[in-house]
Amino acid sequence: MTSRTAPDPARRSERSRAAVLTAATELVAEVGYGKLTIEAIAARAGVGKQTIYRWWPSKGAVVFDAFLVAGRHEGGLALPDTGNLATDLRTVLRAGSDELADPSADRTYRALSAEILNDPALHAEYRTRLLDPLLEVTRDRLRSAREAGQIAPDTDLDLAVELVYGPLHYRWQYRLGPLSHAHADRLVDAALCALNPPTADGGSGA
Amino acid sequence: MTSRTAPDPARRSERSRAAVLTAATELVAEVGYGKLTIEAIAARAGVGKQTIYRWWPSKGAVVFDAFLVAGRHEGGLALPDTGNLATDLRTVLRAGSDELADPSADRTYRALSAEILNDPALHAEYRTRLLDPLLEVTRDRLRSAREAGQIAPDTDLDLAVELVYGPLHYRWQYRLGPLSHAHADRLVDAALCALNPPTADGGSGA
DNA sequence: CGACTAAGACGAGACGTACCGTCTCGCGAC
DNA sequence: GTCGCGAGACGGTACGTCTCGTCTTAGTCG
Repeated sequence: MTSRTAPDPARRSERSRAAVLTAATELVAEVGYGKLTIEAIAARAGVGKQTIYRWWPSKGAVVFDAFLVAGRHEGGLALPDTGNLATDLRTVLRAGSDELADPSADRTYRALSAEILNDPALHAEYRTRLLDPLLEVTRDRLRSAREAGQIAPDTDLDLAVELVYGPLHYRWQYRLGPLSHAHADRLVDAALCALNPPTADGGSGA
Repeated sequence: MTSRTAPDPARRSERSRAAVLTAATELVAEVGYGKLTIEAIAARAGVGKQTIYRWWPSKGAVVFDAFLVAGRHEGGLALPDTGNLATDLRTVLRAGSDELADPSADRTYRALSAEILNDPALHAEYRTRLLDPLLEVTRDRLRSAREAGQIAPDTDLDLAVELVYGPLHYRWQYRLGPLSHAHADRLVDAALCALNPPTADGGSGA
């Protein structure tokens, strides 16, 4: 009795699934997440409401799935490794800034962030499918930099990822200022400065 | 025609205002923000629904007002200034960690954060009444530290506050780990390391 | 200075609307 | 034959607006 006569995924209609996610993507762009309703998604997709309730636990879950399908955010997730940590982190934070600076993506991220804040199940899904993989590859990259002596040998990688992503996320969430490449670069410089070994013999040229 | 025959604030009933905020505080603690309804607030407060709709634009605005009244978050906002920046920042981040670690406060913050993410008006009110004052006094403290030579003379104060608060906020929002005093201290150390002048003559003992 | 009057905020709740989540149908595919 | 499907009816809940009659207050006049 996991959840009231669980449906059989093998018999799930791929046609319906795709139609729902497409409709959700279109509608969230047209009316915004707040005014998005399950009934409107079902009507647009030409699907019974029960079909949505059968396969998704919440409106947030539908939109999150649609978000994953729309962009190819899942899967091929990897940080560049040119050997220069500063260069690689700049690449990542610049790309992140660009994505968050796009008004359409910005709205979607805010809606999903809001849901994730209050919905533990959605938070868990976000962690396992997006955030944790991102943090993992970031830690991997920092670990190789640590072994290369580019950052302090006793660096705490969990703390490091907070230092790298936290400030940008903070600036974005509260709209403290524009998200520019120049700003991203300065955040990287600051983070690396905090992670550098105190006796730096080879400084990363500014 | 600012907003359909604007009501006269001079004739506003203080009794009703207080009753609404009290009821909102109690109910958000009892049933949570998500299940909180305007009708329930009105009933608990012994107030007509119209009275709430007359003075507040949204459920989020009511809860935000109640939040401001409940705690004394407004007004006496100041950072300590012992002369030692590290000590003062540790005090602030430790206090922040403690507050966010409290389950009840945590729920309220998450609910308000979610609303602020999607409601521009509420975001503006949060900025002017809470966040901007906090960032302002933080910049003040950093400025005096800069003049005292404790951080680099060319420090960008806007960037600095992002470095100070961003990582903790990130860790909290995505539940990346427990919010302890030890963690707060390490964040302060990292931020100060990033802000220190490259040629430090007097290091702040770790 | 005190009483009258008009304005408007108040408590209460009815009202139509929207959407919720569940359910009940045949229908068709496996 | 089973079960997911489209369609939509259904009761429930909360929305935001509105309409009462009451009560408080500001402004005016005696």
